[in-house]
Amino acid sequence: MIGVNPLALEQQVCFALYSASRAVTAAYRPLLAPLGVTYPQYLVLLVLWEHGTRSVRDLGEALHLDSGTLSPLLKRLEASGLVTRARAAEDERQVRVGLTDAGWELRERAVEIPAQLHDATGVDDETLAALHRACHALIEESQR
Amino acid sequence: MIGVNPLALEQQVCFALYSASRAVTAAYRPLLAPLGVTYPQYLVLLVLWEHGTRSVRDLGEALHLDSGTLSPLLKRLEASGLVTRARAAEDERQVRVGLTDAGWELRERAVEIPAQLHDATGVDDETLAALHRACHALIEESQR
DNA sequence: CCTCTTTAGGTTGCGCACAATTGAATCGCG
DNA sequence: CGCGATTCAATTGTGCGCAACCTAAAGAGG
Repeated sequence: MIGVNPLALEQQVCFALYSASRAVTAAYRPLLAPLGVTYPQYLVLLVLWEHGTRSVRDLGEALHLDSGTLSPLLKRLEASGLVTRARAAEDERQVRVGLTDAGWELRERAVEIPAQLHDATGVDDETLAALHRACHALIEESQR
Repeated sequence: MIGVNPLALEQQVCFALYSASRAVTAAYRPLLAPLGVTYPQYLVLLVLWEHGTRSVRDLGEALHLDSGTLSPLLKRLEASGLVTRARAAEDERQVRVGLTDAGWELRERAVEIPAQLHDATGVDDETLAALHRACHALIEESQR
């Protein structure tokens, strides 16, 4: 096709991805607000609920985040009374992040969230599966 | 399936979307750094290159961003010498954002970026098209 | 044992996102 | 025309992301 603008906003996949990601985070916001956590904080809790106590490094690998992001975020989660932070005795470089009782209890309330969001977005499963696959393909490629 | 964890991180589409979006922004960073702009600033330039002078409101609608994000961003673009900002004479509530000569000239260098990124990510066109469609479906739904 | 290197986490600084508020300009309706 | 409602942009405050830098602890090699 002659005359196609390679810089046209709406045909940029990057922009669709950026907008969709923000839209989904925005959809989570009202569901997470009653729990008193933000979306990135919720992601940290997902890791801890699934795997138990983890080092800051482990969290960073799971979420693709560095200590510059995680350190202050974890301090806020600690201030909220949801997690504990303590230097590991075996290796004092590491900080072990674990859930408090309140952190574990919050899981009960969070269990409903994925289904609520699924209903709220109203996108069919086939499209979501395609989205999931495509995102993973991009993430895989970016890690090389 | 019995025993599936609804909160398992890796099966959350939201997390895949969040990670992929950050990965793509990271892929843009080294390409945009020589132009002296960030990824959100690049998006603003895409709108201006495509449609010419626009109000802050127009930019916000195109990019799904509000003035709290755009005002300081546009000031930085102005400080970089890429755009001008001026109150509209017809309606002094509006601020018209336009490109400077340097802003227009930057487009010449930006034209190559989409192709460079496409090559760098190495994801096939079919997957990208599916991603684009799925993201738009999500964005559509979120606007209701 | 002693240095050199690596690893882990924290801090600082900057630039988004976004909610909430403000102030000015314009509009709409009586 | 007058005036309350609406629109537009800016500002403030909070919380990410991320680069750059720093410190302390652990490992590796002689």
